[in-house]
Amino acid sequence: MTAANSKHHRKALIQTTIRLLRKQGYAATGLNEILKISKAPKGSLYYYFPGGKEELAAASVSAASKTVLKTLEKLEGTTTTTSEFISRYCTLLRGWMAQSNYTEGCPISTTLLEMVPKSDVIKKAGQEGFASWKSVFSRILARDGLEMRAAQEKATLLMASIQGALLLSRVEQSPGPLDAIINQKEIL
Amino acid sequence: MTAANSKHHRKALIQTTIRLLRKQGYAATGLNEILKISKAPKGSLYYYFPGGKEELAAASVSAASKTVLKTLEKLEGTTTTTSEFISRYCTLLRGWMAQSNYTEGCPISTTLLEMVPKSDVIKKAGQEGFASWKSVFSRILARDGLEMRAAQEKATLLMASIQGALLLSRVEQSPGPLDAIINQKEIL
DNA sequence: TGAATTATATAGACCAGTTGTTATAATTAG
DNA sequence: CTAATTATAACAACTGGTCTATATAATTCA
Repeated sequence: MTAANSKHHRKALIQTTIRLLRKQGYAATGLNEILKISKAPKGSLYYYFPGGKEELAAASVSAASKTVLKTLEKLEGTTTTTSEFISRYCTLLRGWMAQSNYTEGCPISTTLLEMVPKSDVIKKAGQEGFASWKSVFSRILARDGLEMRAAQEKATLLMASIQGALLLSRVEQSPGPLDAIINQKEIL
Repeated sequence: MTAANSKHHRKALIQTTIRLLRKQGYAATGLNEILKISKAPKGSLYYYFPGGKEELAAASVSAASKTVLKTLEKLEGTTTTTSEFISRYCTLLRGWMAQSNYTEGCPISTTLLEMVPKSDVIKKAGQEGFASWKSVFSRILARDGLEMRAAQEKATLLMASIQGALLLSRVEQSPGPLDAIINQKEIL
């Protein structure tokens, strides 16, 4: 076959789904669209994901979460203070947003807002993703001197600010909200 | 007809759409579902909203935004400090979230994430809504002593934090993220 | 080794149900 | 009488999912 290694179509399906979910959410993303872009047949989709669209979406949310986690961990390893960490991360996001005409924000938030009340598997994937990100924020804050409990609450606040900034940035089509975080260091 | 005053169906359509968009977003909300709950005929929908689903959604986003704006303005009139304003607003949101099993967050954010890249009318409605809310935050911060420029940037940060907290709260199914805002007054 | 057997994976036709929209007829109210 | 509004029916396009047939790779056995 043209596909060299096994699970080739599986990988293509997930990558495509990640992209489409980020851009347009769950309900607006059709199976046929995913298949066409992935160049995968419908049989493969239901072979790898017997649970259909829902299972594919859950797997894509997990995969996208892991990518974000890796970015955060890399940043964790190359920064010392929380302030520096936040600044650099927001600057990164700012660049991505501008580059994509403010369409590529958080890869999972749209899907989660839609599907958390409807799908347990997707909800679980999202909760695990968010929790894993929050761990990184907490660690950095703890490294910076905060005690565990305080670090966790501050981590929640920082994550909320960033998620909200990405949302506002998408709607306003401007980097302003991310700049607001970068400029106001008193939130740390 | 049973409908007493004119535009009765129009109002019902908007109220229903507001509810459904908040719970499940744009793409997952079908016209048939809206019509059934509204007890309105299909003819009326296209009579009042010739632009179809998109126009109805835009009108609903506007209407929902105005409701939020009224809540904020009422709160503005009965609080003195920014800290009090934020605390009381987040407590209000916290209660609504818990009451609805963490499904009723921001009434427009899901729809906006989905549709901002696709629909100019919905995007416009959302931008105007967010801007009107931000004005209230800015006014309160200015009243508290901040100069205009600083007040606007802080208003953006506060709005982002609240939006993000509502998102996290929905996904985590817990009031934690809203509590994090209430507890950490150093963001002001 | 080479043939037989079994998993793994690909391929796409097909289905019933639903989508948003349009057209047209009937009804109501001023 | 004439607008305004309601009420249906029908529309093509598309939805996610099921199904069967086939090809390829891996494993087993002589």
